[in-house]
Amino acid sequence: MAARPEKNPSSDSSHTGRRQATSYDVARHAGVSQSAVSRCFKDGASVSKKMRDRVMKSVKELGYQPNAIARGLITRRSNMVGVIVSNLNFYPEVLSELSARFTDRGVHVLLFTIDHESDVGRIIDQLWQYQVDGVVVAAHLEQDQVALFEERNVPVVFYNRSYQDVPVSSVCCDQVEGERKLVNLLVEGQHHSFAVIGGPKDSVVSMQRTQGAIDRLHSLGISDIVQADGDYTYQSGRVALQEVVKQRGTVPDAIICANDIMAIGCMDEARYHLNLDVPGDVSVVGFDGVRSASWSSYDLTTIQQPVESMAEAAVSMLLDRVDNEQLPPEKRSFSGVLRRGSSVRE
Amino acid sequence: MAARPEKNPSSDSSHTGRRQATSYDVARHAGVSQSAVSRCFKDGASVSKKMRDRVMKSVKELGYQPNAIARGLITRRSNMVGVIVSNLNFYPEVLSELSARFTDRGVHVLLFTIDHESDVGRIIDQLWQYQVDGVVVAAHLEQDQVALFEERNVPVVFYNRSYQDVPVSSVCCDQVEGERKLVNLLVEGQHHSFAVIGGPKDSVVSMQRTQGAIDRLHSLGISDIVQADGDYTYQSGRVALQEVVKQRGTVPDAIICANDIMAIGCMDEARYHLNLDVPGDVSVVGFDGVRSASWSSYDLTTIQQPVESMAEAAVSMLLDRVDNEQLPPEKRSFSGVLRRGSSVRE
DNA sequence: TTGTAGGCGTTATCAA
DNA sequence: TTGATAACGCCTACAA
Repeated sequence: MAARPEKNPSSDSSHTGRRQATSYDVARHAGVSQSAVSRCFKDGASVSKKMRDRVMKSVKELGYQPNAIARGLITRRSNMVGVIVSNLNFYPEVLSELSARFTDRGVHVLLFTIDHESDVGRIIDQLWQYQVDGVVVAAHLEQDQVALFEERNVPVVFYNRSYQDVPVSSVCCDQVEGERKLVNLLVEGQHHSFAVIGGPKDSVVSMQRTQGAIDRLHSLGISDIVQADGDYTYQSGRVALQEVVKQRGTVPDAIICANDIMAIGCMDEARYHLNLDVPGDVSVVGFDGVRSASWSSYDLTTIQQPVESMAEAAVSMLLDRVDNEQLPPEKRSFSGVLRRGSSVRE
Repeated sequence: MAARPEKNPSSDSSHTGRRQATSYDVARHAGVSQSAVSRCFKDGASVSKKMRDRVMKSVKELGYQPNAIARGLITRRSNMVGVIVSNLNFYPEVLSELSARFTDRGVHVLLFTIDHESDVGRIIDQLWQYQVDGVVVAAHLEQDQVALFEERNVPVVFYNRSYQDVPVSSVCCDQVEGERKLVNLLVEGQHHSFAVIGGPKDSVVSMQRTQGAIDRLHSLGISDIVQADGDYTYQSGRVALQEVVKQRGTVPDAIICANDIMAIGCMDEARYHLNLDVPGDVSVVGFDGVRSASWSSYDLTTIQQPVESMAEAAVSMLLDRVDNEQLPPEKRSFSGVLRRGSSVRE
């Protein structure tokens, strides 16, 4: 507790620096009313030049800055949005992009990271308490949790998670189309036997990717497919490849991984443990287009997600809905770009 | 604007769901005073079991949650801390760790990412406005910017940035000691000619690392050293190696990089462009211990920063200073762990 | 143990 | 254009 026995409007004008200057301090210092000070910080307010100059002079001298918390209390706008990220490690770029774009628009990001998809409930409670204006979610939520946003009337945009039958806004990369491109490339390259390595069981994105690949393979008349699952990590990619080899006895022509990191794990496992040549003996493709996928050691063929476009879409969709609560939910889907590396035999 | 013509305490008790329930709503619903409701949410307050049960029943029914913003206004504790990260891409783990630990303690993270180290000034202004209780900075600040925290009386802890002569709290990895370990290992392994590749010019950490390495080399009587600089990126590591080769005409025995990502770039450049064997023709070491450094393709010898310990230290140091403003600045330094990979000839 | 009343720093309303 | 004054939702003496 800072010792501050005096009541607010009675403290001396010397502004000890201990406490932040308030609009009252400025008003007294400038010899005007407090509301005049307030108006000077609202653009579009009617205030004479003379008044403004006078106030701003005091503002400078006292180092005054409006208290955004107090402002939010009455305007019912905190200018903060929540960003929920499930596993930071996989997608730093996304967070970086979102943060930068929100900041550009004067909106601040309250960050929530979750390791265990379970404790989402607690997080959501906290969001209400902090009166965020909206939320971007890049994590899996149960349907009833999604409903909470609707109930509370808090705009929400899902990033790379789509809820098929729930009317909620989202921005996604077209996973199915991406897998089609990859499969097409592989089949044109005379690959005949396939392994598909999925991500975590509860990941809808992973499911869409693996199913997209399998569907496309089937539609091209290919049925020599084995499946294994990882959890999006490097290590799990390696293990999954072992699993594949155990299942089918031999190595398939091509391995389709639900993300780049597992694909990288597969390449390393193939090369350094199974002594195989990539792409000579086996081709590998991933999904995402992360930085390391383009490193020379891997030069992975993958689908590059248009992160900038997606982040921009998420931010503008959310803020539009903050400004206008009537806007209906909208789903936007972006095409990924096929990046042809040397991890596929052509 | 939601149509809400009535004054606060007069609205009907049906709680339309449009607006969040306030403590007044709960009080009216439970037939008690507003302060009674407030007390039920302050642990250690004197409130009878009967009262608590009664209030909590209404709380449940109305879905009430205290407004943290309003609370912060009067307690002068926002329970938010600012986290300033210079370049997210390089250290997602750190942010993840910090976020998780703050959340565990009921503190929320207001995230600020900066691409251009320049616009730090604006960021800092925003911090004041949002009344953060403290700040963790993992970015470079000018000395006068550091002083602002002192002025405003906002506790701050620097993460992996140390200011030699400024009395400010920080938690660091011991860069110099780490480089000593690396150099010792290399010299014991009969390496005689060296290249040192630094990071961005304005990075104090990079400077400490490169200078630490060079000092140790000198003290071991080695003077065959060339220097080049990158910017911590993969590509810059590759370019820097080219630069080194151009400078000295041949490839040195060992390359010491200021971080892992540049080291990885060097390895790829050496192997796939210069057709050299690593570690046969040239050894490479990095610093940080990022995930990709341990991938089989690289298996980089490096110094692993104890991220968990450092994050924990930063969080507890900061919150201690939030609770007790009198605590003097403190600098904590952690030793990194030598991770011996196969990127060094032994 | 409970209720009353004042204040946190701001914006919004309405006279002057 | 300006200045009182009343919210915003909560916490906290202080009195009952």
